Amino acid sequence: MNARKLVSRNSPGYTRAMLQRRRPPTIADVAREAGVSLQTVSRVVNQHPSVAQATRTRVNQVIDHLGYQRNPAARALVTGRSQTIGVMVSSTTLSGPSGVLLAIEPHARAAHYWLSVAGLAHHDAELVGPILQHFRQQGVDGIIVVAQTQAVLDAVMAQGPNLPLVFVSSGQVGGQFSRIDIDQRAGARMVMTMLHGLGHDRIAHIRGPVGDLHADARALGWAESLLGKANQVPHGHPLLALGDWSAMSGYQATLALLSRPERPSAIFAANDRMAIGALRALHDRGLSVPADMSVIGFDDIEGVDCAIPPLTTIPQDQSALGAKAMDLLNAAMAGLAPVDAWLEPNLLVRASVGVAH
Amino acid sequence: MNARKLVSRNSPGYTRAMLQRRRPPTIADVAREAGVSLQTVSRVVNQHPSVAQATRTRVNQVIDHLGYQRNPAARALVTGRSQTIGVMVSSTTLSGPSGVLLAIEPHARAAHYWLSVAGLAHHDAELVGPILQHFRQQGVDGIIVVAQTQAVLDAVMAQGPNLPLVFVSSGQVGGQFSRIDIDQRAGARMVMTMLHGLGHDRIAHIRGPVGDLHADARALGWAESLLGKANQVPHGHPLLALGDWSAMSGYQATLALLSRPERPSAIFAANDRMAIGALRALHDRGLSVPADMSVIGFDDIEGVDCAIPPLTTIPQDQSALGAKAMDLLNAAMAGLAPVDAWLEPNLLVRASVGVAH
DNA sequence: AGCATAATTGTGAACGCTCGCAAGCTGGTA
DNA sequence: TACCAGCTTGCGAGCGTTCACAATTATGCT
Repeated sequence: MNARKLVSRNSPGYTRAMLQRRRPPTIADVAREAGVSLQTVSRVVNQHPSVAQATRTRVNQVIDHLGYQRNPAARALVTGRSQTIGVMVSSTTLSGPSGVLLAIEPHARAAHYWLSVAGLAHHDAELVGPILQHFRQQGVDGIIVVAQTQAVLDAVMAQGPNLPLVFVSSGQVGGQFSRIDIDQRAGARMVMTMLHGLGHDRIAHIRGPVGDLHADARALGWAESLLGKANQVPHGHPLLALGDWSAMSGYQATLALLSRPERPSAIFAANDRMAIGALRALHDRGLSVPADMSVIGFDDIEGVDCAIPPLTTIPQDQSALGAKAMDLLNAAMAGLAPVDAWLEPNLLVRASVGVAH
Repeated sequence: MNARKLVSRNSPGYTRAMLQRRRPPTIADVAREAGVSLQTVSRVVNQHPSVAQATRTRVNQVIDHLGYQRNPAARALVTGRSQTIGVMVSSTTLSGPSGVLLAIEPHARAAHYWLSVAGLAHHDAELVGPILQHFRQQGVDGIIVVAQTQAVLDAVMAQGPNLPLVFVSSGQVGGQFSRIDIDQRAGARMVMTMLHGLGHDRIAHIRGPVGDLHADARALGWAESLLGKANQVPHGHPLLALGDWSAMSGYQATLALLSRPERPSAIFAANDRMAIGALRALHDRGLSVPADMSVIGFDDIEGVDCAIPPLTTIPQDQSALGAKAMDLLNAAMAGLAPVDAWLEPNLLVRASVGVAH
């Protein structure tokens, strides 16, 4: 009992399928060829247990023979699930957030989800609304938000998407959402601990933009190691300089630090690009690294293993982060309770650090 | 005449919709509320011209009031089009291909397409099949392939996806596909022209991996400028060294070049990372840049503006590339003839080059 | 006024799949 | 032999939308 016969029984004598436009085979074609009902084919395709082994085998053969592929639109229409997850990445830079995207993709595909990405170019909180709308329209089954600012987080939560959602972020999220990130603050403390161990006591920090969650966390790690307990970053501290993540800003910040009365013995830049700028500034001022000054970065971006000198830094294991984010989303989609977790960073020591002089 | 009433007329007395699970409003809800037929609502939603202005306004009001959003699955089922485009990026590195992805996204979203991404982590030709399959299953309307090797291109073409497809690549594609990329060979020639102008005649090249299309094109640009007309890269040339894109390989290659009898006066590395390695090797050997040796890179990755010294390079305008790729895909989906085009690169001169000594 | 034409609206079927339920078949037990 | 349980299979409806076509209403012209 083929769909086309059903059609021709009721309609004026032709169907769209009879015109030359050849549609791909459907479940009905498989059913007819295998001599079973639509429902049975559906069960085979969906791995439903109650199908006899012989039937299953025969249907699978027909499926292979016809090259049948199930139609996700039809499936989504009836189940209400799209097998798609939306990833919202707000980034002006390549290195960080988009690295997470690369890491999420293989895991999503392995779990038979399609990945829909949006919002890579900016990190305005204003774009959050349209992007969530975009995902909602698309009918995604879950969302991963990679956010660098609390404003973006808040905007997402304010929209209250009634969907499983995981944040990859260092910000504050309500108890109803999962959150995961590499522990930036712990990483900063590791840097400080190592420098202390080498005898450094005047450790300057070039922080990233205020309001950037990673910049804030790294600065806080620096502050609490430097000052004992600290709950916030001391603005205007003589060993603190402000950068904007760019190498040029690290260069400027370093020059500024060098001109202050108490010259630091080590410079901890909040990212590698600024650390590169620091290296150049020190070079321009005739200071040798690490003999005169130790320099440390953060992120381990491409090429810093060949900086002059090679840069000590904290690599970000984006791959682990992506895998974990996908895990958490799977859990959320299965209705499990939200999780709030940190991944531990590691320190990668290269030639740019030495004992305090 | 509401869908739910239709249901209860035929079925045993309850429907899924009557259970608490509240489904979002459908076109039928809008039609009933506005007192028009389903078809009229559909026309309004699809901007079909033949709807009276008054009707259109009223329907739109109801749509706003109910918060109606059209169901992409139902739409895709009947039209056979998913409003999704697949982007396949084969990359082991962040800088290049994924930059294109960032650039494509806003344009795709502006054109009301969803972006499905796949295959970021590797560039094996073996992954091409599964990924195209993935896209085909999903029913994408078009595909953008960002490919670094001819093998990937060939694998894609061999699969012959009967879909609009655009390559972002420097490889050879059949006349039936659109292709676009930044002209790497022209960029290399620009580098060489500038160096010649500065009096350099012994210009070494550290090339990227053989088989990588960008590496090949850049090496070819170098070769044809150095040797007059050249149709292929001269293997084993005394001024040629091989790298693998990594900074470390640039370092090694530079040491090798320095140990050869005819010392170059300038080093043109096929990417910035290898150029950074070259800078460090020269530094380690006590050679000054640009006084003793000029160094040039390619790509303008983050931070090289603060290399020691700042690196002359060829920026890659990924944003323009992404926009153009989306244009070409739109054209392909509209059934227009394929286009094969190059974008012109520019040279960004910084302190790492000087006159020949 | 009367008719042809255009503009607007409605009808029924179809897209390919999964859901709830019911019916058929097998084998074992009373 | 008769009956029940469990495994397998099939039936009919419905998911929300657009398509082709038909029907209606408004418009222009003689």
